[in-house]
Amino acid sequence: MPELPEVETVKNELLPYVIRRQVTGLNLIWKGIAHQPPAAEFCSRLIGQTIKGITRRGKYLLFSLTGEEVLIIHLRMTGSLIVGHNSTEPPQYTRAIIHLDNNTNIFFRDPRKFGLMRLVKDENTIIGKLGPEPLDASFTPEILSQRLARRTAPIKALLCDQHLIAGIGNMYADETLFSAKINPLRSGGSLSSREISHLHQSIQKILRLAIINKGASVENYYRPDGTLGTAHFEFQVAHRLSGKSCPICGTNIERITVRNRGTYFCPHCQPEI
DNA sequence: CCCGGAACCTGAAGGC
DNA sequence: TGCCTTCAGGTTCCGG
Repeated sequence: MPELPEVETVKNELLPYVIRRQVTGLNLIWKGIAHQPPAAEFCSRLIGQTIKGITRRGKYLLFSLTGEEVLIIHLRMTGSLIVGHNSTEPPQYTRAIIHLDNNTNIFFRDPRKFGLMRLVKDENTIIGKLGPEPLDASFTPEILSQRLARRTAPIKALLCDQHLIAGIGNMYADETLFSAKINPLRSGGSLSSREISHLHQSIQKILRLAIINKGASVENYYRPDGTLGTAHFEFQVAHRLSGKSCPICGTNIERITVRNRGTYFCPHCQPEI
């Protein structure tokens, strides 16, 4: 699942192929992937524009274009952007192909059709309400503390809330809470300042390590060159089946459901209350 | 505003 | 062998 470290990796590794390249064609194999505007208008507005750069905000990729428009791509759960040559056979489940003027194709592969593209004038209509970037210097323990204050929802759900903090999803929320030794069902407002400080440190440590490892390939995530990331080899609890043992204490990892999402934790290292 | 649950979607995996 | 059910989760919507 592409979360912040995976999207960051895609941004970094895709950039050299697309920067200052002109879009010469767009093949919408599955029209629904063009979410806004509709397919025909999407093509006419994108083709001919030159890509000035790529930035990331939360899990969103923002391609700045000449013509003062922004192409926003969200990979959701199973999306990948894979680079190929004009003559390359599209990977299975390719939903769109962006043709560039250097004989390069960008294949938007997405088995489950959750991913989407938008073309907008003002990116803030899409990303304006996102929470802080967890790796920015401005994201401090005090900011995290303010945002968790008086919240009664489970901390696991709050970490996955993009309006509270941007970029964390199911697997990194589990890894972060294990690292901070906090039970996923604790309410946000119940955390002590010491626990919040530890959580803040864990968020940055886990995300930075995953970026160094080029993201986690637990399901359908590929890097732009088609290879896999290695961050999942560092996982302590995420995506472990119930019954596997905690790497710290040996207790069996438990699986519970929080907000309809599979949640893995160690009941000994992350006790209730 | 806050919280929790369902819907969207389709391939993989497990049960019988 | 094959059909059926369940599971996976980022985001959005809806009801309380």
